[in-house]
Amino acid sequence: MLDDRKLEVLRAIVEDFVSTNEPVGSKSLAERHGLGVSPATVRNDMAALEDEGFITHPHTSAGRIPTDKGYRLFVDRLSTVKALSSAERRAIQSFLEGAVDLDDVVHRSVRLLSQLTQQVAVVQYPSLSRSEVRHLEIVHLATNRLLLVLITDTGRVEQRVLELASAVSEDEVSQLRQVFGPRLHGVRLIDAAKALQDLPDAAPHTLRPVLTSVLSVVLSTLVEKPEERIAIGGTANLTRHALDFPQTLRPVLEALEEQVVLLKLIGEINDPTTVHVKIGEENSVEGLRSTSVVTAGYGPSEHTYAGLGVVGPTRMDYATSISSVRAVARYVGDLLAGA
Amino acid sequence: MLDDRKLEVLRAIVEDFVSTNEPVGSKSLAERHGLGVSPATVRNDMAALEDEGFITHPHTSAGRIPTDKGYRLFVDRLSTVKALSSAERRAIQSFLEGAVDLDDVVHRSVRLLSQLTQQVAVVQYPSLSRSEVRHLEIVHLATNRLLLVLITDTGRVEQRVLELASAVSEDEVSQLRQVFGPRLHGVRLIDAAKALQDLPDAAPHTLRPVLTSVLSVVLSTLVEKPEERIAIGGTANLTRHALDFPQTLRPVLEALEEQVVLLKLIGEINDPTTVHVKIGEENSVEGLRSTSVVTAGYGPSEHTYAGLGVVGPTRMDYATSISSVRAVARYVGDLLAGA
DNA sequence: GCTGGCACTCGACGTCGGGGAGTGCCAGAC
DNA sequence: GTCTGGCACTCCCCGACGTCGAGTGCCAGC
Repeated sequence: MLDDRKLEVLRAIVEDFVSTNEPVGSKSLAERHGLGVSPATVRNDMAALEDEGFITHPHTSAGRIPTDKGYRLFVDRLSTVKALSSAERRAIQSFLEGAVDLDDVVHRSVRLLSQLTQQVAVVQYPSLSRSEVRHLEIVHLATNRLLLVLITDTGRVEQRVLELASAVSEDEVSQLRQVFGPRLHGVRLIDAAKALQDLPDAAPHTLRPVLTSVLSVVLSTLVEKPEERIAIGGTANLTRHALDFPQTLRPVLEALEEQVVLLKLIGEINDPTTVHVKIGEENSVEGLRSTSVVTAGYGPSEHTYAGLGVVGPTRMDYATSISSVRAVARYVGDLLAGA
Repeated sequence: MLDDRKLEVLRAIVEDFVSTNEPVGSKSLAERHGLGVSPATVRNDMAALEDEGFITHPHTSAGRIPTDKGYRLFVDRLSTVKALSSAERRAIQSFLEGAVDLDDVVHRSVRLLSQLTQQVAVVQYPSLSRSEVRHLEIVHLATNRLLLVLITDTGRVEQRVLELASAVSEDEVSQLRQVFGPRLHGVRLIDAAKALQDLPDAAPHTLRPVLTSVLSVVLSTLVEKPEERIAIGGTANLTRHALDFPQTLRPVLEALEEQVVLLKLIGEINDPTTVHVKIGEENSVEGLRSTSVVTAGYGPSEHTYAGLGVVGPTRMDYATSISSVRAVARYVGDLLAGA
């Protein structure tokens, strides 16, 4: 049904259309790519490809453009993954290594990704629940006021102020530290509830009230409802492809401003070790039906920290996007794991 | 030269143009606003206003539109500041009060501002250097590795990992805490260098090496080169006014992605107690020459924490923008001061 | 100083027709 | 059976053209 030449024709159509943004006709296609057959033959192949739903044409006498299904086939079987040049690798590495803290790492990654791909870049902060506790600091702000500062191995810092019903002494606070510290150190937040469950019983009676307060804050705001954060950049790149979007890029920008939507987007990764591509209508997010999303998880393959990716028109350079996302994910993961 | 009626005509032109986005002609203007004079008279006034450079027309037989200079006059002398309804006030307050931490406050403010004004909102995090130290925590990560966590009164948390040349004991770390703690507590970061200058001499000899390392990190990365942060939102609103921008909104989006540019924008506030308006060409930032920027400082009037504002087309509803920026600045300032 | 009248300007919009890129199909060649 | 050249057809693009109308500038008169 789809012999090699037809696939080759599809690839040529995708490549030409991606680079020129114009429907591609049989003649120019036969000329530019050394297919060795006449335009008429190409036309026959095109008709077959159209029957199968891989390409379409805007109107009767226009050239062909790929459909979402066509891009899907291209990505799955036809696209050659472009290896990054060693110069690019070095650039990525040195650019990321200059970061001073987690915020900096994330922002640099966003910038890097958007520049490499010329698309909108999205980077999720390391997920709290999947991070390990490096330190829980309890600061005695005032007699009945504590500040909890949680620091994870990936560099995230979360803090909560806690008002107590009764006063607490400096001595009790340091007891608290000693009770929490050893139990939490190196524990992933997702497992924290288990690690802490016998705490109230094990602690001295006098400490009970304040301990349960602290415990409930830790569990409720840090473990159960961890605040997932996300950074985005390169939205100006959308204007570069303005003509690719139906009428305006409003719905796209709106979707990108919704943290929830972005998290959903990035959260839909099932196999964290590979790069995922969602094309056009495959996207579950309404406003992004005219875009493609390339995502990957970063961090150790057993338990990735979070995800990152790029968003652009379906007519994007998939090879570059995929390899850039993969490379940045790898470097960021290594960087944070080593920190 | 510019009598009352001419000013009234200018106001009418600005208001009509802002709401309809169409050049306004003498006839419709004379009708809609009860000026009590004929279109011909209005035309004469218009000609005068044009001579003075307050309005212009795109081509010979089109209506008039305000120039930057016209908007300036409008903002300075003709615009009536619209007081917010008490419902709006309550909405602002309750929306901001739900915030759990500083990040949340800032993000909610951005969202609020962009929704109130239908423009792009920009909110700077409380400036580090102008904040007071609430707590400096020194965490003993490993024998030769310390984590410094600085917490300010406005809720900002900064952290730095510090590799030491030699090992340091848990005991020495707690000595360090006792040396730094009292000297920094309540001190503004901008004054920190002075507060710490005699530290090396006052401390015990054994502590010297590690103390100077910690000191240099505190001074260099936290005091001298504080990382200013900024949040932005509502960029989708730009598409709402897409036709207001010369060709594309690319330069605008690009400018808004540059942290440095935004900081410059917000940093140009000289009198922190009032709302500032920069109109079109008045903007020092290249890409924002087609926009107006409304900014204000927030926090106590003696030493504001930072700035916030909105960016939109010069054809914006200045009354709403100004009152919204003012209101949000006030509430955010109060909220952080009370925290 | 205001007003009505009037000629003029010029963009917006719709129509029309030629040019051209591209298609589908068919008959013939390999 | 597959490829190819030829041919009629389709339909968008684009520039030319004409009409329409909102708006202007100017002037004479009140």
